Amino acid sequence: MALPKVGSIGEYIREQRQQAKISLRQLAAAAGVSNPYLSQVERGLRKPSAEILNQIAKGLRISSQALYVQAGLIEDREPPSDVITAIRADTNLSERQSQVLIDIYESFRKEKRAEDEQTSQNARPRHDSASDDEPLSEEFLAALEPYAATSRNGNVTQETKEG
Amino acid sequence: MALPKVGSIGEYIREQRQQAKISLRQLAAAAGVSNPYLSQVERGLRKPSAEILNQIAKGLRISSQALYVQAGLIEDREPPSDVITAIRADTNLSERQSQVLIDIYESFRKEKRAEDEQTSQNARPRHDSASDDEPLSEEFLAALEPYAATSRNGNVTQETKEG
DNA sequence: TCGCCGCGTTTGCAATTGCAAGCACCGCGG
DNA sequence: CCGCGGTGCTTGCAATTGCAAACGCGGCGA
Repeated sequence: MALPKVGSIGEYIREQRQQAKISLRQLAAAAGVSNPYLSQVERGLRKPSAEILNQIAKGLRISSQALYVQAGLIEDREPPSDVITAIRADTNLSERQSQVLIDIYESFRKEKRAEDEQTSQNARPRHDSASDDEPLSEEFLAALEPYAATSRNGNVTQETKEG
Repeated sequence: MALPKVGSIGEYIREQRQQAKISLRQLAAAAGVSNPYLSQVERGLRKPSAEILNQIAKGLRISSQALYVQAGLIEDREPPSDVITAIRADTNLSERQSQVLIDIYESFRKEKRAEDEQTSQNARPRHDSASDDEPLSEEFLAALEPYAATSRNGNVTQETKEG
């Protein structure tokens, strides 16, 4: 409870790295850190400094904030309704669009919470994303794909299940 | 190259501390770090780690992010949209959920933009790529409804505009 | 005049970061 | 067969963090 997130951050990094399909050395080079150190960080043997964390975030092309939060370094009250506030404040969205977006957001939060509770009960060592409880149907996500592929760097490599 | 910021962060901390009218030792105690170390940090002689920075931020009652930005640990490159920022920063969402939500948001913005252009009879030349032209179809939105309508008649409705 | 307390700072020192070098393993081509 | 390049991991070691102890300075009460 006392924020043993130090290990968590490593797992998170490794997760993101593998999801990006790059090797440990590649990420190390991209982040400007040494390979062995990154290895130790990913396994929770070392607690990377803020600079290193920032470099890694850049190398992973993910938000630095996300990484800091994972590391428990930004855990200051993060209002979940921040997203809702931002959506409501966005004049680039119509009323209906805002409502839909908020609904989706809240739906996602419910799903995530359910997943977390389940994982906390059933400690699954590694097997993930195989058939994880898909609260959103496949067709829903499939329908999203063509629209979703707008702002990807090109490293989409989403597991295209051909089965 | 990354050094000048180190001094900057120290000055910033000292500034904030003096503005809060608390002594170095008080802040050190509140932040849970030693007084001499804080002294060195404020004068740029030491480069505090992320943890210490976070502690100091707490002790100062200021945003951790502001401090990280000052330290050059979070690039100022503010994402194009506050909504996207909020989504990315929300740890209550999985990576995939965040990405999906962002994609939907961007699609909505495209849609809205298209509508706006239509209302304005000013025929400005633009690409006629039909595929990209239609951001989200009506059927897509319809498919969204059942998932989105989780808390439709909740208490989310806000009409209290503060001006 | 003392003594005491607060301020910020300086000084060694244990603990840690982060790295260069090297290890073990594996797939592939000579 | 052995080498070559790829993966991640282990091992010392310099550099750094962060702290406890102590210092100089100034104000205040006895």
